[in-house]
Amino acid sequence: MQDHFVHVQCGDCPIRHRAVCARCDTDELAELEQIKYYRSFQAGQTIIWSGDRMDFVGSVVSGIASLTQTMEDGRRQMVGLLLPSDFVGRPGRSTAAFDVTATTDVVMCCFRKKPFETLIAETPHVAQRLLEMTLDELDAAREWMLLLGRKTAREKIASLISIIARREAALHKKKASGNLSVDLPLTREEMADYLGLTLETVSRQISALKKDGVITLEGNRHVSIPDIDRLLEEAGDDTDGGLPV
Amino acid sequence: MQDHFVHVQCGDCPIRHRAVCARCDTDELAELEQIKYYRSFQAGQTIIWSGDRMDFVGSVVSGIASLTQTMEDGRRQMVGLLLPSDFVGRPGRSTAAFDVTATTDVVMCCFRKKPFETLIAETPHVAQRLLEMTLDELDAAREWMLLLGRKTAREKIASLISIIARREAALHKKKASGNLSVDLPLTREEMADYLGLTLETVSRQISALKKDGVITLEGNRHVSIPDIDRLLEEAGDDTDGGLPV
DNA sequence: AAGTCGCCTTGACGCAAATCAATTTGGGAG
DNA sequence: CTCCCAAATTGATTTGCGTCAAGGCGACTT
Repeated sequence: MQDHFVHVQCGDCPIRHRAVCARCDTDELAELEQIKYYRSFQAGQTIIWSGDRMDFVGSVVSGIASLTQTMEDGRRQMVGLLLPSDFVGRPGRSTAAFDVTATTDVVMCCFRKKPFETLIAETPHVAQRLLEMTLDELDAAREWMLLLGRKTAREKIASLISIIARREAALHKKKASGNLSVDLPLTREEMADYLGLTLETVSRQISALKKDGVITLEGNRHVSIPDIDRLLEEAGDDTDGGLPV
Repeated sequence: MQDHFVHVQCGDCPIRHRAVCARCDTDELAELEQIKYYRSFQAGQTIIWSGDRMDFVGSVVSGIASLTQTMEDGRRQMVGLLLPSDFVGRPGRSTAAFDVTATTDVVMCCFRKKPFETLIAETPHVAQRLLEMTLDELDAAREWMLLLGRKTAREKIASLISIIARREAALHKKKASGNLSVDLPLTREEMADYLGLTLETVSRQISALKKDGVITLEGNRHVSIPDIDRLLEEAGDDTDGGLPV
């Protein structure tokens, strides 16, 4: 029997899911057919508002979504960047704790929450896999905390570029090649929200890294990295652990 | 049969565990007797070094431990504060990603990792409960990210005090009384590492909050809060969600 | 072609927090 | 009690990043 929960290719899903997939011929999962559905969102659209009732969980199929938190006076901090295969939602909690916004056009594969929860309760592997993913996210969040709390603006930018490069590489299963290049999926403002900076500082530091030859730009969204080790050094990373999220 | 995994009082544990407990008369858990043990650590002692092989998981029984990350040049960021009942370790990963240090004297209740992992694989409830705890921690980490990225020094201090007050209240199951007071379990330097500040700034902001009547100090580790709402306002918290960690 | 709009860059200036540098406090040992 | 020393406070100064402001660069529309 086919492994039915981890990295499964669904019939009509463009990517291999890390989450539960309904297309597998397992009895207990068959009924999921009825509780699985797709939703599309346009760039800029809000997928979930913080505080909203959430009756589904799901994973990103394509596009990029972001988790953000906003203070009353408008200060905003991104607290999660959701790439394809990332999981959204919380079994066991009924309201969303953060805003989820589509950064690019997004397709999500959703499962109604209640049946998903019973599935978790009955299928140890699913809960286990979900636990593993959540622990990975927690590790990533903690790396991110070091970035926010202690790194300089320049280090933050270098870190962000290497994080995106690393995740993109992981997604396409290719190892770091000689001269790798990355498309930044975020505006300067979104990068600023990610890094706890202002957009002006982001722009300045990117210019500085360009001037110093750490990166080169084609357009203002595409970055080439001539020397990845140089970039990592600028990022102040000792841990080169290729963590997801 | 007694509920055997969540909030159980162990025979010889001083507190009610949120994690798995070996003292319950359940067949599948009986063997855990042999794989559960206690370890004590003195204040300041390192429990686990980042990168070390970790062959156990466990939960804090008494005392306070902290999870920290350090850059080569010595900049340090706390990324987790472990109070009694908090879980340490990662089923599914063999090396520790962060330093764990005993902030006060600490007693930990440990389980050898391998048998614990098989337990998780075989007992859905355990994985489920662990997932729930990890998701709570992730939510807390994300609140923390907002703090690190966007709050001012004064807001950070006010947030820290209210977080500690909230957690202490949760631990003792008492609701916020009129004039609540908190023992800060951290030195100024540890607070600074928690908040992404320097110890001087921490000291200055505590003095400022005292001068403005938001808090009063008895000694320099004990804080009284005359008006909790005032403090929360200073903290810039809209979400008053009583999250753990 | 000209106009508009979103996004980005660059400059000038100010301020919050870091850094550097003394003291002061207070708890524990003798 | 007095000494000692880590922890905390407070002051003076510097600086990195935020803020405010002006202008540039494509990509669309008309």
